[in-house]
Amino acid sequence: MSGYTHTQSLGHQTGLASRLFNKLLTRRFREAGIEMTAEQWGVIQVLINGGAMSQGQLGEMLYLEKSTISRSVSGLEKRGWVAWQKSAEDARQKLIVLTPNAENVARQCYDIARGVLRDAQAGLDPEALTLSQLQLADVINNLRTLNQS
Amino acid sequence: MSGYTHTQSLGHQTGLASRLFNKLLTRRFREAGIEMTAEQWGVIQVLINGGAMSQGQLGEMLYLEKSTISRSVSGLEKRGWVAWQKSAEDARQKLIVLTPNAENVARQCYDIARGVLRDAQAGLDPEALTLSQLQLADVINNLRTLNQS
DNA sequence: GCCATTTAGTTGTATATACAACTATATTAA
DNA sequence: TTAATATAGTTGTATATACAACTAAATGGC
Repeated sequence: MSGYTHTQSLGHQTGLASRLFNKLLTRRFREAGIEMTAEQWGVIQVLINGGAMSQGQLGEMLYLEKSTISRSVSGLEKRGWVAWQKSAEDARQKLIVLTPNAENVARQCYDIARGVLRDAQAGLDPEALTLSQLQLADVINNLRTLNQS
Repeated sequence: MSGYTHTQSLGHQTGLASRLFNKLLTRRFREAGIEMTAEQWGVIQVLINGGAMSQGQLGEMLYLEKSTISRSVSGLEKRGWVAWQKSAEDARQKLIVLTPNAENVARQCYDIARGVLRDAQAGLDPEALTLSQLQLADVINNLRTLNQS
């Protein structure tokens, strides 16, 4: 029954790191007077970089189920950060657009997020870190394939 | 507004990897006829390695809130994998013990979990991977400290 | 042009998670 | 010894997530 312990497993490590990242980011947003979760920031970031898009596209970018996106977008709309826009070509699609309010606050969020990343990586060798992220990207690729088949 | 994109951010990478790990593991459990989630397996593993312990200790090991542990343990109890045992020294504590049923199924789970890890890491250089996990451990350490202060 | 199939999104249900407020027990201080 | 405080766990509430079943709209075969 030995060979690895749960604390050494990559599955456990990524889960823990993810929770800690999200917790810290959400807290720093709150401290800055921004009531936004780390996950919501993820959605907003995709919209900033990719422009208005449908919920389906959003799901592809974030690799999240359509039902998850549906509820997430509802929450963002309720908070006034996104709005729905009818699609001209396809009446089923809902285009998600950022509100001016979100675009304003995003500048602050961006800085806070960069700060969290900086602090999380403090004291680490940048080269080793880059290599690690490449490894992680490979693992993600493997897992994506495995989850599909 | 550039410098990183969300897909390159370690926060996003760890979150995605974690979800993919859990999804695959849960699916393989299900395919083996074991109705157990990846997170439940995490709890059971801690109990296998550390023996019976209180919910508080369980939370420390997994770095989870006591309320999260409370509900998680309830679910495990409902499925017949753990039982509560009164603590002799402290009437507030609930000692969590694995059932024989859980101990039996754990052997299978262990193999399945190792398989997921193996498949996820397929094609990667073991040395680079080890280095990556050390980096990740450092990041986790940083984040733990930051989340406490 | 109609019917079958596919696609976009929603809703029901379940687990995982955090935070805050609560209860019950233990510990500490006066 | 009692009153104040700390600790262990539960419950309420909210978000995040997945899967399955559903609705509505588009597309394709005939």
